[in-house]
Amino acid sequence: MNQTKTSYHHGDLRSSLLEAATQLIAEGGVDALSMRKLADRVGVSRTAPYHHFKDKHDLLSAIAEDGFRSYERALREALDDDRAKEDWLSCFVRFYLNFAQSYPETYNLMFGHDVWKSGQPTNELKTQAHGCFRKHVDRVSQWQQRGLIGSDIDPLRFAQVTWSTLHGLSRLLLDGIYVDSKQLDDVIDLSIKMFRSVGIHPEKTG
Amino acid sequence: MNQTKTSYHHGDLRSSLLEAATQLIAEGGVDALSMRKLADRVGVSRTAPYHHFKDKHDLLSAIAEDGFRSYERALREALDDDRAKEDWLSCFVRFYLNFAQSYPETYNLMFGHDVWKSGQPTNELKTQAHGCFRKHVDRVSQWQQRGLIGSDIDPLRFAQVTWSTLHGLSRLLLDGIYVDSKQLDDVIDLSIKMFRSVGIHPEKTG
DNA sequence: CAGGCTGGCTTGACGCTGTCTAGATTTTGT
DNA sequence: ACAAAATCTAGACAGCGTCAAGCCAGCCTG
Repeated sequence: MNQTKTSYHHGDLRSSLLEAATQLIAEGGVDALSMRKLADRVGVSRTAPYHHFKDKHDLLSAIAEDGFRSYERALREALDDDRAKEDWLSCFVRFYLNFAQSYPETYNLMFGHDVWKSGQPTNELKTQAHGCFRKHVDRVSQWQQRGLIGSDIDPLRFAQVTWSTLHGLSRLLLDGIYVDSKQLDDVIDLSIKMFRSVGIHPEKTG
Repeated sequence: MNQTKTSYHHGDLRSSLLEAATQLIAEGGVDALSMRKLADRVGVSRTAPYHHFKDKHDLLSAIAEDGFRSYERALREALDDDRAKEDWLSCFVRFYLNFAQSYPETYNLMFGHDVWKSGQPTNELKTQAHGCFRKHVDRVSQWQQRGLIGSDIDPLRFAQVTWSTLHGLSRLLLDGIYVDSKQLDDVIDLSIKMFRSVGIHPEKTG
C-alpha cells in the first residue's frame, strides 16, 4: 500500500515479501507475521504470496535460510578480527551469544520449532543449516591441529557439545529461564573454561 | 461427548480439562490443541474452559507446571537408585535427556516459547520452574561438598552451564538439528567428561 | 500483426481459531 | 425461601491459512 503501484505485475514480489516478512518478524516476533498482513503491507492481494511460497512454512523456512547465511557471513567477519587469531574459542562463543541476543527473532526462527517440526524442514534450509555446522566442525579440527585441544577428542562430538551449550544458553537467555543477561559474562567464562579443560587433562577412561 | 453427562455442572471440569489437554498435546503436539477441540472432547461448551483458565496461555502454563512437578518427582526417584549414589552426574544427565525424549511435547511446553514469551509467564509456572532449578543448584552444592567438583567453582554458574548444555542438546535432538539420537551416547559421554574436567584441574586464572 | 499460452495476480469462499458478551442454570450461604 | 455466587451455554466477531476459479499482462509462435 505504501508502494506506488505502477503495474499489475509487481515484478519483484518474492524478495519484497521476504524483506517485509523479516521486518514484521523483527518487529513483533513470528506470531506477528500473518500471510494476510504481509500481503497487505507489500500492497498485494491475500493469496499472491502463494505463487512464490508453497505455504507459510515455506516462507518462514526461506527467512530462516537467510538467517543462516547472514550468521555465517557475520561470523567470518568476526573471526577475521585480530583477537580471533589468538583466542578463537572465546571469540566464537561471544559472537554466537551476541548474534542470538542481537537478532532474537531471527534466532528463534532459525532454530525454532516453527521451521523444523512437522513434516520436514525444507531441503534448502537443511543445506544452509548443516553448512554452518560443518564449518564449525572444520574450525574445531583446525583448532585441534594447532594443538589447542587434545587429539583424543572427536571434533564432531566437540562441535556438537559446544553448540549444544551455546544453543541452550541462548534459549534460556532469550526465554528468560534460569539465566539472566546480567550473569551472562560469568556463565560465558565458565563455559569457555569448560570447553578448554576437556581434552587437555584426559582422565583415565573407563 | 464420551462422558455420560448427568448434571448441568460438570463438577470437576478444571482437572478434566488439564487431563484432556495433556493427552491432546501428547498426541499431536501443542498445535493439535485448540480450546474448542478440548471443550468438545471433555463434552462441554466452547467457552466453558474460560471459567477455569483466563485464556489459552493460562491453560498451557498450568500444563507446563504439571510437567515441572512430574519432572522433579521422577528425578527424585531416579536419584534414589543405587547407581546414583556412586555416579550422581552421569545419572542426572541421562535422566534429563531421557525425560526430554520420553515426553517431547511436555518438554517443549515446559521450556517453550508458547509459555514463557509475550507478557509474562504465570507466577505459579515461574515458581515451579525455579524450584526445579534451585534444587539442581542445591544438588551441585552437595556434590561439591563431597569434593567431587573443585571448590573454586560457583555452584550457581555450574548449574547454569550444565543446564544450558542439557537443554541445548535436548532441543537439537528433539528438533532434529545437528545431533542424531544414534550419536547421543557419545555426545553424552563427552558432555559428562567436560562437566567433570572443569574445576578439577583448574588452569591458571587470568 | 493475430492468437494463444503461461506466469502473476485477484476475488470469493470455507473452515478453523481465540475470546467477548449476554443470558441460562445450578449450587450455596443466610 | 431467597439472594448471591459459581458454573455453564449460545451467539457473535474478527482474524487466520489456504483452496478454487477467474482475470490480466507479456512472450512466443504463426
